[in-house]
Amino acid sequence: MNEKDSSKRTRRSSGAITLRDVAKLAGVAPITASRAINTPTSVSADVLRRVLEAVDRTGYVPNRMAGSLASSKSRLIAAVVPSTVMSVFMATIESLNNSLFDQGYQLMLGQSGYSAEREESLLEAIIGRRPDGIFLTGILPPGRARTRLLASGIPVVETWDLTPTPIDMLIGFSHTDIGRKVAEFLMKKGHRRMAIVRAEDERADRRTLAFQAALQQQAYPKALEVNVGASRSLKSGRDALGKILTKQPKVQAVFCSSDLLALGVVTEALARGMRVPQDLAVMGFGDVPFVQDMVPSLSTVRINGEQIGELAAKMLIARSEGLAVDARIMDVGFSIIERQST
Amino acid sequence: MNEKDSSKRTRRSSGAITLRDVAKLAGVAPITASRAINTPTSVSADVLRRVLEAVDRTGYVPNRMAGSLASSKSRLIAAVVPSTVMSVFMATIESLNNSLFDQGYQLMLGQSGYSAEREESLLEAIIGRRPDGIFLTGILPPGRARTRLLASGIPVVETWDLTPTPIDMLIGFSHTDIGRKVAEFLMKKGHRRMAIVRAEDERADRRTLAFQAALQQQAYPKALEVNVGASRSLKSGRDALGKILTKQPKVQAVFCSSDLLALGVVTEALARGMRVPQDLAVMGFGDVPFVQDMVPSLSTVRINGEQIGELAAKMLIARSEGLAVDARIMDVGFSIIERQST
DNA sequence: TTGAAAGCGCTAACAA
DNA sequence: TTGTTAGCGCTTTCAA
Repeated sequence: MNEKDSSKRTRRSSGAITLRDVAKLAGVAPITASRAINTPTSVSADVLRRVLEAVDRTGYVPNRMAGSLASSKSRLIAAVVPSTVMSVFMATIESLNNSLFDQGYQLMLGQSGYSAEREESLLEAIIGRRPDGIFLTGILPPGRARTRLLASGIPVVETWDLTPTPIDMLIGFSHTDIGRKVAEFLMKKGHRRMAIVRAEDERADRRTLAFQAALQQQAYPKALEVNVGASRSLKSGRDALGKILTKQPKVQAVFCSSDLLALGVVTEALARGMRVPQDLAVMGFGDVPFVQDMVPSLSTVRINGEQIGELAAKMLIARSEGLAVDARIMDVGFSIIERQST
Repeated sequence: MNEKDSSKRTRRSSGAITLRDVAKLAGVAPITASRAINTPTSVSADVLRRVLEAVDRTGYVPNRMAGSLASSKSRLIAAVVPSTVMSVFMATIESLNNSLFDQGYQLMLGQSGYSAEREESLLEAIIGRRPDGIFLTGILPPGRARTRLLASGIPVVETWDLTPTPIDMLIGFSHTDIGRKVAEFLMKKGHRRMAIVRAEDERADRRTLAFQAALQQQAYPKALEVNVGASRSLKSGRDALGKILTKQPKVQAVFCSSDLLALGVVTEALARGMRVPQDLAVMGFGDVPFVQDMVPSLSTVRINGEQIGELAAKMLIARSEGLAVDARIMDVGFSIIERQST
């Protein structure tokens, strides 16, 4: 009756080898073949051998979508980054991906492009895939996407920032602390007239605010701010220093919101015959691997992105498997790396 | 009978809102709700309104896994890159991802880590997800993975290289041509004693071979080769120049297999008091965005990675939707960008 | 334009 | 240890 004689009936099979085919070849029921493949210890040695042989002969690759649908477990983790090119987040994504892969999970990557609107539709698309976990760079502001995410019940980890009210889990550090510590560091170094070169970014806002507050507290002059908008390029850093020097030729130190911008500031300073750090101290953010080997090597704020990725993988997987997670909020801190540029 | 009274029967629903719920709320059959959502023109205005309202009230997000299983269309494209951090491929991935997203497709990202073994298991995992297309950086050598891929019938595009025998589609350029052209370029610039700094990579092999062959053809001395292995860092470039200068203090030009290595060579040269390009000409590969704004700006080989990503998206989507693809093999070429470092 | 039935390929639940 | 049955949530097929 329910036979697969396919003589006349319209079949809509995709044509690929299925578990059924493997089971038939091995002379067992589909569920037995499934067990042989997924929990080899739960079947007899003989069955195991026959099934594996059938798998081998047919080149069977299990359809994970079907499996996921049946088990409500996708073994898929989605990650959202603003950008992937020359982005400080990629070290985190790489370590996240590595950790996930080792545990049999796959990564789905979405780019929000620093746009809230796009992030929303991206998150809808992501939720539709029913991933077992979602990794977010930054903190998702209240809005439709956040509500949807909350409603979806999918484990979420927000990263690279701190807030008392995360959606779910959180691994980050304090941008306010960074702004203050960098200001204190530069003041201790003897600089008075400072400037800030920053991209348009809410986290950079907070670093800047804290930086200014720390200066004000010590009655230092306010730092000159240059906002380069969305263009986080080396060129923007060069141009920014140009602007700064026009308004404040005696500037002594510049804090940049990314290493690339800092590299631009250093480049422009050297090109104008200034000495770094004697005439101008420059501080970056991110500690992109190569800045430590440049001349002058760049002082910067180091974030342990790899650690964030690893922890995120661990927490998301644990949560998706129903295990308890030690701490929902983790502060991984940061370090100020002093090199030649200051 | 088949009612959803769930009084006693064990349900294994994931608990999320389903199409059924929406349909019930809108007073239509599930299939009608499906049509309202996916092909709005195929239902009456009244039904459309009721369904959309129900979607809105429930916060329904369609389960794409179920949809994919039923329709054999996943709207998922998988991409494999060796690495994501400071990688020249990311511009391609970013443009691929953007193009895909605009067409309603999602990107799954895998890292092969320059390891053939890992690439194999990665590809198995990818095939299991039944993506509508697969994007590979580089050409997949014959082996299990290639066989599996071929058998899967999934549209595949190999990139960043050329071969007469791609698995399926191909978008790339000739590494042999690059090696030769760069050699010719440097010879024309009047350099005789050359060196090559390169990572362990089959494509770099071919560029190197062609480079040497071009020198030999003009009876130039063989270029000194330094292989930095897997470490593609700026530091490796610095160290490499150190080695070169020990063996050949009079070297005049260095061709590097990546911009980062080239940056290292430039850095080391300047640190040693050499002038670039007067004492040493340096050529990179990749044209990472920021090298054009450094001092000295870096001469390099430019690949239009964005174009590769865009074309790949177009070709994969076309193929997965059963459309014809204009050309299976596309050579996007390259350009030699002359800047200050030569 | 709408719906009933069947099934995509797999696994959970229960039974033998 | 193995199998039967009934879904997972959606879309295709066919019929009204």
